Amino acid sequence: MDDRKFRILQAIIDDYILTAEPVGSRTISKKYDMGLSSATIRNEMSDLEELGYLDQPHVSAGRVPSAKAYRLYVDQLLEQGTLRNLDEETVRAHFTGRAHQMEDIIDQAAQVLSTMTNYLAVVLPPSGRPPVIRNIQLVPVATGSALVVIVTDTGIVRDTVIRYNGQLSSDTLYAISQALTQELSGKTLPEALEVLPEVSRRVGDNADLLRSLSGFLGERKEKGRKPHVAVGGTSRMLTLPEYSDMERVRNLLSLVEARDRLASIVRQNGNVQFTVRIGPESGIPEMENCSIVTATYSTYSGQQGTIGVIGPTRMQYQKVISVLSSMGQQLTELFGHEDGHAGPGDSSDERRHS
Amino acid sequence: MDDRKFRILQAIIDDYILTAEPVGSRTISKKYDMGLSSATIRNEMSDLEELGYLDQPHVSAGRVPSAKAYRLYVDQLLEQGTLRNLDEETVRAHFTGRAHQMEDIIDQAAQVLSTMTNYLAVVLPPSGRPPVIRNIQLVPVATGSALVVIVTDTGIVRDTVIRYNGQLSSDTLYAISQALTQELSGKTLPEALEVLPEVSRRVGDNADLLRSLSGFLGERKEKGRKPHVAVGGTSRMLTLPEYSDMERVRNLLSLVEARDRLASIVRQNGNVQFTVRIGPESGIPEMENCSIVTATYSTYSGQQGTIGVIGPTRMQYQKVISVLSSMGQQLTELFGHEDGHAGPGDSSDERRHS
DNA sequence: GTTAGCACTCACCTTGATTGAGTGCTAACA
DNA sequence: TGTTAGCACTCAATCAAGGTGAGTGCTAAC
Repeated sequence: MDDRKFRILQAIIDDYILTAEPVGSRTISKKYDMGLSSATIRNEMSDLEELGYLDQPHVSAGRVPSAKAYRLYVDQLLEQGTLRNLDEETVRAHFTGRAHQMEDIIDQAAQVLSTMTNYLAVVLPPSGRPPVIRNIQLVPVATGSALVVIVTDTGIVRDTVIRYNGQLSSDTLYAISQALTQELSGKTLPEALEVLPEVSRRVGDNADLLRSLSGFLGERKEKGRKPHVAVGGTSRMLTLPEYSDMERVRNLLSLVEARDRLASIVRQNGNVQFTVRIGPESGIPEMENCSIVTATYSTYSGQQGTIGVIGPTRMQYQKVISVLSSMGQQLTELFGHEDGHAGPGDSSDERRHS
Repeated sequence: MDDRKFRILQAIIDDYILTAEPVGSRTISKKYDMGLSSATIRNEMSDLEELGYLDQPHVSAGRVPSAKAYRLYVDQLLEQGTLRNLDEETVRAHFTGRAHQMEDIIDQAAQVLSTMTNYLAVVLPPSGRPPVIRNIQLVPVATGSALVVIVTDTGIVRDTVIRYNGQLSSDTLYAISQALTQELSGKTLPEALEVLPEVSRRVGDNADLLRSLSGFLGERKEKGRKPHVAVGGTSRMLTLPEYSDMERVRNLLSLVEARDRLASIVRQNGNVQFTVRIGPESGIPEMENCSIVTATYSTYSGQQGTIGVIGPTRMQYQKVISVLSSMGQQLTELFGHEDGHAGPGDSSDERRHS
């Protein structure tokens, strides 16, 4: 594959990304002046098709880039690596990150990603190693019930109201809290659950309360709260010509509705900084003519989150990669501080993600 | 309008709800045996059209019920009132309400509503009078930062990490918490904000911490966290023939994406138990050929939430009304206890809704 | 190796005829 | 007077036929 072929292929991909229509030889010869006649282009295109880079919907239509072609194209894009920070300022302008709740922040991130790329954006909250307990506090809510607040090292707070028989004063609850904190801090939630019976004996006669607590921890362990998955730009996708087909729209929509499935598709497993999965590369049947581009961000506590964009295979890879890169960087910055926020005097919390 | 006309109209509506196709006179005469020939039906239909109950897409098509017709139909349904509890058991079977978080519960409710009706379901969290503070607790998170937990009478918990200079022991924080609780309990958030400077003076030398707290309360007051709106069944809507038109799908989708707008559309203002808005009755341009049926549920603290179903004007009103009614009842039951949950030994909390 | 020219293919559009569901009207009937 | 059979009429939807044009592959000349 010589340089000229590559340039022609690139022109075809560019044009197809723009128009979503099969590209003819004459278009290339005229719009992208290569100093070659359409006949020559035609010969080259024929070769490219033989090499597997182009497909032909039917004999009298133009050519369409194959997944293999996009792969080449993207690899070449990533190699030169100049695009990384192209959209940094625009992202910074749109994404303020000024919100109290983790959920609001990732919602906003998804919003910005989708408006900037015009594709479907998905943002997963940070996750990673199991959080370690730092502090447990029981706050009286009403007679016979208390709020359990567990502060972990990742800044995550888990809380639930538990009920118990009898009446305990605020001070008693505080005393129990202190005892529990002393006994359980440094442990993960499953570990805490294990030693709880023993601790219970030592702490004393509030067996009932501790049973409730144990029940809560147990439930949490097995099915932690499902993490909030932020999605943006679903309606934007419908303006694309590839989604004039109802079947595909339905597919997309049900994927978006099944958040956990969506999350599992988007989530990155390795710890590479980027992933670009083109069409069938993802191995997901419904995603055959979609591409999935993901990047990661990380928090001060070493947890990792994923941001991703899903679009048609003919997506604007440069733009998407550049925007994702900038957004990843900014989220990492934002979560790089202990309280999870940039800006002095800012109050914050990060919670509700397991 | 005599009885026979009404029966014919009813048959037309029933058939149209089923098929979504204009109904002809022969269909009525054959399928719904009225003991009348198609010619007679035709005369009656002509009258019904003149009365404004039927529309004709074009001269050689059947008739389609108008909004006025549905209104009559629904009013008649509601009048007989027998349908209320038809689906109670089915709802109970699908909707367990076994979840810790308010958000999970309303998500599940939306899910059940949409699967049972096959339309778009929306569930709004309870809202109402401003919550009153019951307990404030500061939980140490790390050096120089603490988690503020505010328990209110509605069971709502608001929390955020605040930062302060210096170092405060767990016991000191507890002492401050107790003082704050004593001073501020019984007050609403804005009231608390007002008296905080004075309290601050009395409590002593932790001016910095209290300034942070004040800042937090102030921010909360002006822009409370936007409530979580649960939506289910978006993709289900696409199977309806009325959504083979892309324009409508796009409309629907962007509405679903704009949760706050969706909430304002669904939310009931009066305190009637039911609302059925048919087509243009809603006054919302995009909803011209949709109907919106809503019901309410309430919590032990007197707050009120809304559940709603959005479907085409030709929706299955009986089914929808019956399901909504049962669900409203069950949510009211579920939130009828102080801890917001049915079932003994269940732990729970309700939070994250302003 | 490149290009002009030409025959060929095939999706897409237009046109026109056909079909069939449905109506409105009229005249006959109970 | 209300009901019905019959008939002419309308009009969306379907289908086949023909035309159009974008695009290709091949060949021969440069």
